[in-house]
Amino acid sequence: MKLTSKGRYAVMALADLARFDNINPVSLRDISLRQGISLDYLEQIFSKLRKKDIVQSVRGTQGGYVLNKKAKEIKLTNIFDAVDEKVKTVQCKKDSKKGCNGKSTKCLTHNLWDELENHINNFFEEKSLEDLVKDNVERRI
Amino acid sequence: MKLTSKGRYAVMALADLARFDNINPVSLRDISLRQGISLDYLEQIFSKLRKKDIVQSVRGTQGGYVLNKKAKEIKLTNIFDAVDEKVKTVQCKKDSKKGCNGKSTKCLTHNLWDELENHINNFFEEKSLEDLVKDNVERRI
DNA sequence: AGATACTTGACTAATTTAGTCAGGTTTATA
DNA sequence: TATAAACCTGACTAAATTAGTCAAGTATCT
Repeated sequence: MKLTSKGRYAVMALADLARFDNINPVSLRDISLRQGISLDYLEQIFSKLRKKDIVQSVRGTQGGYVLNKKAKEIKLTNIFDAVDEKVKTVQCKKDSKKGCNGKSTKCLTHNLWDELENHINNFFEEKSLEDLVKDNVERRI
Repeated sequence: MKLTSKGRYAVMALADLARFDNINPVSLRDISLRQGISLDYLEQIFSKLRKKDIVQSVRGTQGGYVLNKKAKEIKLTNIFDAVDEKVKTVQCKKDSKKGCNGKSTKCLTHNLWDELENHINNFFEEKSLEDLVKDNVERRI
């Protein structure tokens, strides 16, 4: 069970953005350099973040990206959702007649996986970008 | 972020084993049929489980596998550990001089991933095979 | 005008997963 | 003691996913 780079990068980039976001937009180039993420890959990620209204883009020289909401209001769930990072614990197919379909015929462990999924998602729903930035300021890193 | 089949199957198979484990060993063939997991794959999995003393094998006709501990004492952590299902949230390499090494130079989000990893592992450490079987008996599935 | 920066979509190499396959060995029982 | 059931092992592979790269734009500030 592992987190993919896309989700991890999205959070890293946004944490970076939240930290350096004052009045001026932050360019992907800067984030790329600071976080060591390929610029091309960042562009893919930010395109998705923009479509979900998590960030706003500013074009032209001195352009870049700005958070579209307060850091407090951006939860990890929102970020992962935007870049299609999903928590998947079951394979059981709905509407399958035989085997586990999650309804009438549940596999022995179905409830377990559901619980696990909820457990993880709860974590994502509670954590906000603000928590991340705060955490770092406190530690003075 | 998803759970791999190997880990899922290991838990499914052991839950099945715990349920049908009375005096007689349970054959992989039976588990294979009941759980819809390929016999060959099950053999790989049980070989690992045996090496970690989670199950014991009984050879010969009417042979099979038996739990080596009480269901209560077998936690999900033990199972996942046996089949190399690991929770990986970071990529940060120890001893890397530049970038995040988890010590002196921590990436902005390092603590977050550590927390996430702990959060998930806690779940695995708390759940035992017994919980699974109980859960199913109660629901009469 | 020109530089900077965003935007989009197609493509691909590497890795991982989820098995299969083949060829054993061991042991209870008839 | 023959035989079948069951375990045991290691090598191999096809498919899927990931983690990007690459190319060719478009928009806008100065």
